[in-house]
Amino acid sequence: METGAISLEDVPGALDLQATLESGQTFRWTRADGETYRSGLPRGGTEWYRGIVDGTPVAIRQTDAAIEWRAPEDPTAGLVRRLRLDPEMATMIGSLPDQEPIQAARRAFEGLRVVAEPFFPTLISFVLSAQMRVERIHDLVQALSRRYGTAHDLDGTTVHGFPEPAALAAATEEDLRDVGLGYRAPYVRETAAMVASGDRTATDLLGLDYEAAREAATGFVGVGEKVADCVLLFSLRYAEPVPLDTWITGAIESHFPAAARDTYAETSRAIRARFGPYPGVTQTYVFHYLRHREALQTE
DNA sequence: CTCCAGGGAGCCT
DNA sequence: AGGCTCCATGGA
Repeated sequence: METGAISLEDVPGALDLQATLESGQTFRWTRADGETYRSGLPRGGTEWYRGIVDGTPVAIRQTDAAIEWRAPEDPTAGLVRRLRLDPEMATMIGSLPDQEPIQAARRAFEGLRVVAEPFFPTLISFVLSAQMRVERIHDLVQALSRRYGTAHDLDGTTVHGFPEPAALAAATEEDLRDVGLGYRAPYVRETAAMVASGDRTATDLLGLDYEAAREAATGFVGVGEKVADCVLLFSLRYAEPVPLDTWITGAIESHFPAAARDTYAETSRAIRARFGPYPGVTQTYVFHYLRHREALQTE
């Protein structure tokens, strides 16, 4: 086991590791205290998070001056990619529109970065997300990983990787329902089979213009426009997607009523025109802020 | 008890 | 294309 640190002096822009890992972009990091998503926002928390980076188990935490890590080998390169510790992300955060509640979100969570997670785990995670609370998506992703993923040891603790496509494709619908997926079980199985067989994969999306990529992504079972936006934003590094979920739809009604339209595609265009040069980053800040604004006010 | 959650598929017009 | 209805499950 090696230990090390990434100095925050080497990270362009601010970093809020907790906000980044607990804002519903990725469901594959688990806080060592077991309270991921569940204890409100103990701001500035420095708990360890366990996850898998490039196939190896990693524990990370943020301190005043660094991201500390424990892993079998140096995970720095993978972390920089996954957590977007690059200067471009700093630029994007610096370009948030000067309007409310966007600036309130920036003030509260500056350092929240939009992640770049691997494609398949993100795809399945957001297929699961339909009509489910953020906390429960995390629980189900962990349950799937424990049952179908590879087990790794990290300091005596078992960390499970997300299942390979073939592993989920081989599961029966009944097995997946037993895990708790409900009506999403066949969606997960069929989409995993498409990826496992190569019938439809990330390479079919990369290189396409944003709207064409979103349309193509809906070819997966259980993936509509909203889930497609999440996958393009949190995995494939598209800057445009503004996933129109219940929270953002509510924000449009109360803060950007002029952007409301009858269809997803038209509302998407209208809100993107108001969310600055990197609409997906704006959306991620607003989503996280709206979900925690009450807790912030009671501090 | 009812209501709702980071929606989507299937079917209807 | 746009509008229903149904879909599991757990927490408030």
